[in-house]
Amino acid sequence: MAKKNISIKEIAKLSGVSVATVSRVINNNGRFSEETRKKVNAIIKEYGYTTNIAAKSLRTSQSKTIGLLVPNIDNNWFSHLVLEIERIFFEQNYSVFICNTSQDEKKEISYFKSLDAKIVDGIICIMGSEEVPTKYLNRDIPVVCIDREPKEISDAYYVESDHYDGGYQATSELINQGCKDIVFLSRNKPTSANKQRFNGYLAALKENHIKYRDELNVHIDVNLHSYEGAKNAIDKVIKKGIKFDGIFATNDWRAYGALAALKNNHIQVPQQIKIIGFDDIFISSMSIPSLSTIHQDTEKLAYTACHLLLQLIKKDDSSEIQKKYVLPIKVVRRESTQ
Amino acid sequence: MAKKNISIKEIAKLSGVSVATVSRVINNNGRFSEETRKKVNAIIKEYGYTTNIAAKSLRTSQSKTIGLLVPNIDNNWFSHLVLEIERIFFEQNYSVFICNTSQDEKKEISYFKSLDAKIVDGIICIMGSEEVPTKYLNRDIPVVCIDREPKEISDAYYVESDHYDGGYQATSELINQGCKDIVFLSRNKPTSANKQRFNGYLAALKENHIKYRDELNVHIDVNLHSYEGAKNAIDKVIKKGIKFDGIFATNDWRAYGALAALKNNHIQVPQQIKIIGFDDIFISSMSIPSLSTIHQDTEKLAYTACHLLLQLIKKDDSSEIQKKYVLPIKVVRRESTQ
DNA sequence: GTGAAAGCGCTAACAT
DNA sequence: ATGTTAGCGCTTTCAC
Repeated sequence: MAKKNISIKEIAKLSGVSVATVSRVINNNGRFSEETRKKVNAIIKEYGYTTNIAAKSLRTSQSKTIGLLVPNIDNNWFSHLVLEIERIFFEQNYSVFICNTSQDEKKEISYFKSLDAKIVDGIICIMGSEEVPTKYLNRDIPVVCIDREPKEISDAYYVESDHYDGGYQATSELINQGCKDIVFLSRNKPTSANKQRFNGYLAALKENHIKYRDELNVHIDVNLHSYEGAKNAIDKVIKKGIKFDGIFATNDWRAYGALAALKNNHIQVPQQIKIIGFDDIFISSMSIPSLSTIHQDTEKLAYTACHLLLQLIKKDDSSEIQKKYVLPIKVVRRESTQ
Repeated sequence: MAKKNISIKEIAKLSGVSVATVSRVINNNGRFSEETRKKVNAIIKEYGYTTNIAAKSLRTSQSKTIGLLVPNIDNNWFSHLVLEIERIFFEQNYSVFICNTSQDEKKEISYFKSLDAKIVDGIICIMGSEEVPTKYLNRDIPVVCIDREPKEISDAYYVESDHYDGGYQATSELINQGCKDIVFLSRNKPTSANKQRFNGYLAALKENHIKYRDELNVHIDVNLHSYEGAKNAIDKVIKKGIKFDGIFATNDWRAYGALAALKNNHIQVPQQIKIIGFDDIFISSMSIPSLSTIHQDTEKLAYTACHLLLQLIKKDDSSEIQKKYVLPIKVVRRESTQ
């Protein structure tokens, strides 16, 4: 029963060549005859040999593995991104350590150390704390951030959607549809992305000579799920009697939470109040009413981040490498703002 | 700039002891003085030493890493399970390779090989093909399946919810609320879990002397998202003029898709048609109407699987180990079946 | 085109 | 309580 993985040494013995030659054949490094290749490959196949990656990593200081830090995989937007990233690296023969940080800085640091110890070739991190804990890295490996601008620009590269423009476009859409009193609905601990969306919101108001009102800046308890938190928050606003005719929610789940609160209070969308979300999750096109939103190009975000990291890993400076990539967003107009 | 990870050897030199002693201190293996401990730890801290896991794995044939195969992380039920599993192993100082198989048998095999080569200490797999490809494993490591009964019982241990009872209870709930013509809504490529749910459905019908009708067994195209597929499928059933008064959907998203189709056709839930889902995803308690469903105890599922695997890894046979664990489900009655 | 041998960083058996 | 040393499986330099 006890299986034993066969080693290069044994392959060498069985095929009557040296370990060096076997290694060359496996890695296709040249300097072996066609005959040897056939012989060695036959034995490898026969015994189902697979190379011991621990040994290889130890020797080469490379693991063909990358680390991926994500705040919460139990969130459709993140999981979709993770899926894409995993797919891209799988194609390139890389494995991915997916690390769920739960927005916990301690866990983030712990993972950075652990990934470093595991000899990952690079790290991608999505959101989380502003400070990228690169100081816990003992090796010189590249780090690419998605959707978070690192405090120390020297620490990492990053790619993000144009959140400022997203906020601006979303607000403009509501204004163009006749809204004047627009709620900005976000969580109480703003991420850098949310700050930029807020700035976009302000810019759109200003451009249309609408005065900003603090009571319309509605915060959601960060400990609740977006949907539930938004539902509670908007319900409270209604009960307070604050007048508004539009809602810009900083993600689609928050928009749905708001929708639920309005429904419960017998307020009609979009007739009385218009809503726009952010992210364009799958359900947004199919719900009743369908939800207007800002579409982030997840695939492109993932693609850009992955290939940037791969370039950095391979120290490929043939093409120019930027420190920062900002990807365009687009407005998706649906029933909720018509 | 080029960082260099410090090794045990250098720690030894710096603290004036041998590498063996340093290793003992690090792993707390005894046979060193308090004085040495302090000295060594001081140096370790000063230089931010972390142990090279590749080397350690090579030496010990253990990696403190486990592999997790999941069909599709972009699905709330799976991502929730993954989150739990990751959390539990993190607490135990294990890392988790999360591998997204996309229901692709080739990818599954590829991951099995790769995990084996990476010296993972064990594997958890969720659903996927019936055949667990243990033959691609060159080392003797434990495999625990969640929600999938492996064909070869010898291949792996498994834990699952009581899907038969789930199907039975869901159908019974609809019957008790007065339904007679109950649609069974599932995807066209049934998983072993869905087969069992279907058997439960049949049993409940039989017990209540309701004849099974094939036209009420509605299949969803597996390539579509549950929500969209269900919406299309139920819309088609309505257009065909098939009479029904209840729907048992094999997951909550399918229930919501059905709900949307009914809404579009101006059919009221639960007044005209009652619906029950499966999984109890977060939105089900908050939607309008809230959704009756079968609750699977995800936390317990994760806990059971993880601790089973950990037991197997540690070859801990102090407590009895079963090959199979079946966890109870429970009915959650909400508005959609009232 | 092939082989011998060193060494990556670590643990553990054995010696003291 | 501490040190010496072999060796895990692999790559790579150097010699032929």
